[in-house]
Order: sequence, then structure tokens, then C-alpha cells
Amino acid sequence: MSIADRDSCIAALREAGLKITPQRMAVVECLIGDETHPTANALYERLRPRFPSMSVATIYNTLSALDAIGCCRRLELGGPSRFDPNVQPHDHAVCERCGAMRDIDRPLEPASPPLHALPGFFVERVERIYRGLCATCAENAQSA
Amino acid sequence: MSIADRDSCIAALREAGLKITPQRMAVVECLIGDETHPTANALYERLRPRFPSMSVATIYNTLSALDAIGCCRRLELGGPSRFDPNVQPHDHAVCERCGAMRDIDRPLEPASPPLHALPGFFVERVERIYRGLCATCAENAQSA
DNA sequence: TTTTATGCAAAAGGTTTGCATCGTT
DNA sequence: AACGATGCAAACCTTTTGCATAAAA
Repeated sequence: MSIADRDSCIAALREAGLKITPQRMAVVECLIGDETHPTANALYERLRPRFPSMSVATIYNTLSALDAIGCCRRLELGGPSRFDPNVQPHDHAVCERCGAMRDIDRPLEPASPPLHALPGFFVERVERIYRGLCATCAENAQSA
Repeated sequence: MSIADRDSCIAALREAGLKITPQRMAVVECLIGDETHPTANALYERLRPRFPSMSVATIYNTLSALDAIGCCRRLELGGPSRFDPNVQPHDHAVCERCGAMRDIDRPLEPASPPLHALPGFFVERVERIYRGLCATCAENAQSA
């Protein structure tokens, strides 16, 4: 599974001994293929029409479970956590103005400084965030 | 000011038209030269003995002001914000287990992918976080 | 039938805000 | 004297937790 698809997520949930409930399936379906890196609340709002009785806690529970079994990645960049269905190592661009996030493919080449070059620290992974302005906000900034 | 010192921070506050109060001086003095990237609450606890009447809100106000005038940098990596007196561009190593943070000097060269290589996004700065285990936690993990 | 999830509400941080008072300038 | 900062408390948001009910296996 490179970018997870619905079915492999469901399978992974099942393998982990977690139950497949309508709410969970809905969360998975909402998240898979969503490139906006939604917050729990965004998903909540999106699902509310279909599941008026669903609670935010359920969204968080589901997302935490998905993160734990490797079906999504929780991103904590300040403000509410955002959830990324793309579990491959990659970087992110974040707009300082509107908060929009975009995946950035890693350069083929090594994650720069040789990881073992940090004496006394054992690097497990590197996170890179490009902060700046998205195209839309950059335009608006000029006219403002 | 490379790594800010007490006096240049005070000067910067004054220049920005902000008042120099004993509480603010204390926060500055506590933060300058602190390599632990303390949270607002850590500073609060540390200052409480000397300023029993000081409130957390004042710490936040002061830190926000310092950040705004470029005397420190607010880091949001999940959990409470942490504040870094080192305002030069550099990276961070964060221990997944104990949360300890360390500054990492940037490799002399290119923050890897050429910044202008992100079509439709205007990069202002790059943030890099090395997540892993500090020496102490790595040892404990073995014995655990 | 057993186990686990749901919904709800409440709690637990972290951070911001409003307002009267106090201290710097 | 004027203005901005402080302290305090309350509000706000995000996230977690406890518990009774409900649903999946």
C-alpha cells in the first residue's frame, strides 16, 4: 500500500482486531484520497450530515487507531492535529496565511545531513516543513 | 545578535515601544541561554519562587511579544509550544520518549530541494525536525 | 454471547481574552 | 499623566476519558 486505499485500511483494521463499524468506514472513506490534510473537526463536519449522531470523540478514536496501525499519519504542526492519508515519507508545505497544506515529494537524494551524524541522538525519521504562502494567498497579499 | 543576549532583547523590546517590567526582564533572563526550549509553563514554574504573584498569562504575553520582535522563536511541534532563544535558522532533534529538544546546526549547504522548485508555493523558511531517541532514552529503551 | 465501539458529557491541558488595577515611561 | 502591562478569572479549543448503551464479531 503506497497511498492507502479504502480496502487495505479496512483490512488493516480487521487484522489489528478492531471492529469495522459504519462510522469507522465513513472516516476511512472520507480521509482516503483527501489531499487537504483535514483536522478531526473538518471530518466531523463533513460526516455530520450522514451521521448526525456521531461524536467528535469517535472521530478522534478512529483517527488515532488508523494512525496506530499505520493507515494514516497524525501531523502536529501547531493548532489542531491534521491527518494525512499518505503514509509514505514525504514533506509538507504549509501556508502561513490560510493554513492550506500540500504534500511535497522528497528529493530522490538522502534526507540531507547523514542521520548518523548526530552524535548522541538516534534519528528515526525526519520531518520537513516548508512554511510560506500558497499561490492564492500570495496573490491576495500583493493586492492587500 | 546571533544568539540573542539579555541586553539586545531589552533593547529590542524598548525599540518596539514595549515597556520593560521586572517580569519581562525575568522572562528574558530565564530564556536567554536556555538550551532546553522550555514551555511557557516551565518558565512559569521556574519564576514562581521569585515572582509568586506572576500569572501564566503574563509569561505567554511576554513570550509572544519576544517572538513578534524576533527575540525568540515559538516552536509548535505538538503539545505545548516551546520557545527557542536561538533565532538563527537551525534544526531540531526531538526525543520521542522524553520530549527533550536539541538544536542541530544546518549542513552548510542547501536546505535540499531548491526552494523555488515548489511550483505555486512561495517558501519563506524550512523547518526540519529529527525525531528519534536521545542518548539517555535509547539506553533505557534497551534495558526495558 | 462476547467484545469492542459509540455517544454523551465532563475533564484535562494549553492558550487567549476582558477588565480593573498597577507600574513604567 | 498617559499608556501599556499585570493579575486574575473566565472563556475557548483541542483532545482525552469514563461510563452506560448499542452494535459487530
